Amino acid sequence: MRYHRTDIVERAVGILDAYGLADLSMRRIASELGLQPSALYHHFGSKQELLAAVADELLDRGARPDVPEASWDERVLALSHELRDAMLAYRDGAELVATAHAYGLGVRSPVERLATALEGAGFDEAFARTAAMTVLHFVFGHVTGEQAHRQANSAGAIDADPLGRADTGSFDLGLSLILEGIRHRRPATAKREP
Amino acid sequence: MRYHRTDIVERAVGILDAYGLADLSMRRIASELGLQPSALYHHFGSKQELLAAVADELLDRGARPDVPEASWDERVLALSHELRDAMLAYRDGAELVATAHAYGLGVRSPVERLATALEGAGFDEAFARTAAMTVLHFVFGHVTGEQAHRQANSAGAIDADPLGRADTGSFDLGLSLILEGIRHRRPATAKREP
DNA sequence: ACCTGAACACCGTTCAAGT
DNA sequence: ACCTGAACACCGTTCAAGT
Repeated sequence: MRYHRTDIVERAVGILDAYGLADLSMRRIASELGLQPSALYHHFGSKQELLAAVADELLDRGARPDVPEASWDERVLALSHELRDAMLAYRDGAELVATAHAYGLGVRSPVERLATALEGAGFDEAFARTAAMTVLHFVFGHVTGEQAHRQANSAGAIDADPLGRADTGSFDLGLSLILEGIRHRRPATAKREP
Repeated sequence: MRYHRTDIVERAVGILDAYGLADLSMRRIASELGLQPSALYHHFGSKQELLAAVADELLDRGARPDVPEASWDERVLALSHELRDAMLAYRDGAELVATAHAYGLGVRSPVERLATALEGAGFDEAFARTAAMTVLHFVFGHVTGEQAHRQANSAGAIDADPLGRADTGSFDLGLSLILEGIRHRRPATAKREP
């Protein structure tokens, strides 16, 4: 059988969700496709490159349309939740996406969409990028912890997060702190009409 | 020769700084100590446990005294910079510490110290923890990116971060956004005297 | 208490060769 | 263009046995 990149990515997503990131090996993907491991290197230069494609696929699957008519803070909130939901939808999704992003491969669109929303509100480009990265670091860090915690619980622990360390409430609260900080610097053009 | 945990951690720190996290294997540590890999399992239950001890060691080495007489925001700022400097002081330090923290092993003190500083300002415990985690997610995410970028540059790339994506300036700027958001919710007891 | 020796069950990646 | 077969140079972890 002959495969394309998309077939391989699809199979990888299946393994990820069923067995987790630790079991997502080149050899495993190859064997599930009935290929030799070396065959994958015809489609991807390295495992990192393949994982980046998988990360992008997860984000694409969870993508929701932009709402350009909404206010900048509503858009940033919506983008953050879209990202969170997309990562939570697959086992180890947050860790995979965060790692791919840290290695500078794939996952370009979230930063750009966040920065665009902020620039649309009149923030200058440099500030918009820093603010977008600040939001993104929070989202990745929070959701990674949240997912680790969920999986630890569903794997038989008693603890149901009694401290509320990493649920939706603390996600929205942490995010609101950053949004408030950004709001505090909003330029004249972004102020609501009086 | 007979070794203790501290000897093993010390050797691991040396390998980390000289060869990076990817080469910090149990077999490498053992061979540099003249031991069989299995000997390490007498001192640590798993590689994760050993890495957590290494992460704690890096943070201990970069520790600076608390300044209880300073204002809460000065203390949070100082703790964030202490953490950043401690991680930047060793190759792949940020990735190691962030990973250990994500796996819930070791690295307990930064969260607690941040939360304590906020509670001292009159914030309630739940808010203090969420705010501390928000700061921590930012610090881990930013410094991980910063260090990846630095190492990519020192490894022969031309790019000297022309976009200022992850330097001290954007660290302070991102952090100030979060601090402003926290400030916005400060309780009565934390307000400056009029 | 601390370590050896040997094994188990894996990895990512390269490369000549095949169709 | 896409893949096989075989190899290279590794992994983390377990466990009986030694001192």
